[in-house]
Amino acid sequence: MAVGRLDPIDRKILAELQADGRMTNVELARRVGISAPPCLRRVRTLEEQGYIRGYHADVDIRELGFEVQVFAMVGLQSQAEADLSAFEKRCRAWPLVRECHMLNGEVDFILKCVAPDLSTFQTFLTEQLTAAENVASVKTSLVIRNAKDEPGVPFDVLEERLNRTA
Amino acid sequence: MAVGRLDPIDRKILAELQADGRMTNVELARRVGISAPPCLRRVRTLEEQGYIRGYHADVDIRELGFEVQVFAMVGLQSQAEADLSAFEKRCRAWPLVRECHMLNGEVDFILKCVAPDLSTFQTFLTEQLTAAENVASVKTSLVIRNAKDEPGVPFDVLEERLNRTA
DNA sequence: GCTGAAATCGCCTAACG
DNA sequence: CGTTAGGCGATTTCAGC
Repeated sequence: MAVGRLDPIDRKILAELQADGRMTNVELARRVGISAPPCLRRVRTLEEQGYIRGYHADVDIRELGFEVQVFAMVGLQSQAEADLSAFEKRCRAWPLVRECHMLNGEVDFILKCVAPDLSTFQTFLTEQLTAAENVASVKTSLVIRNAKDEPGVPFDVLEERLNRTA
Repeated sequence: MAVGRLDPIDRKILAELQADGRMTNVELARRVGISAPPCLRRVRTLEEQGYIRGYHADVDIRELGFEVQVFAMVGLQSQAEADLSAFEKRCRAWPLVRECHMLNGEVDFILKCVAPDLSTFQTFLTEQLTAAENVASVKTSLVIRNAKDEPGVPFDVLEERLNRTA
């Protein structure tokens, strides 16, 4: 697997930047135990090779007025690849849809949506999502509260696994 | 709503840092149209007031060897608050569970899980999740592919909304 | 209150060993 | 990978609106 190309210092860099993406390079270098220049070179390489896709501020969506979060399970009439792709393309264009994952099993897609209020979401649901071409069924569930919301991967699981293999 | 306390420059700062959390303060100041010192003060205030909860590198979880993503729908036997909280606490302790959201409707929680491979996930599912106290039912769906995975909020929707209200 | 200008300090990031 | 070193950014101080 691709993680095999990374040495322990690379993995530590990824773990540190996942936890604090705005850390200075000097502080990052100190934490991973090397000097700043090679640390910066490693970060650039990790970015270029796609291990790091970007850096994002984690904003409080409720504080910003998006009170409503909804998971929508979507079933399509046709599962031909062209039709699946067409639906995915629509999802990418809808700003209220933040995530769109294709699933196995009875439902074809799960969507995570946000909206300022219920009526905004209902309008989107009835006029856009349910009305979209090829959409057969939509079941929605409101999020009552978020108990956990961690981005990325559990690096401790990764290290544990690598130790066992080695 | 709390977003009302923010002026257009604050909202621009949030939008820019959501898009690129590692941007230098000088570049950020240039983009929002003010000089660096007040820009930095605004960022610090946004952090202190909780509008910004942190900064995270967006790592490629498949490249890091987590080939399996699963959504798990969990139903509990008891929905008393103490029992809901106990389950949430368990989820926070499981590293393979990255998100845990309480829902309305027939299912009580939706969990987003990651794992290096199917057998690791199956072991977690049978020995940990399904076996946990108060868990009545678990339905899982494998993620085939990710069509969209954007963090945070759509700031264009927010601005549009504020323009209508104003 | 806010901003912006100047100055200091520290970091970034080449080039080289 | 480390060290050196020059330039740039971060951050404080202070003055002005």
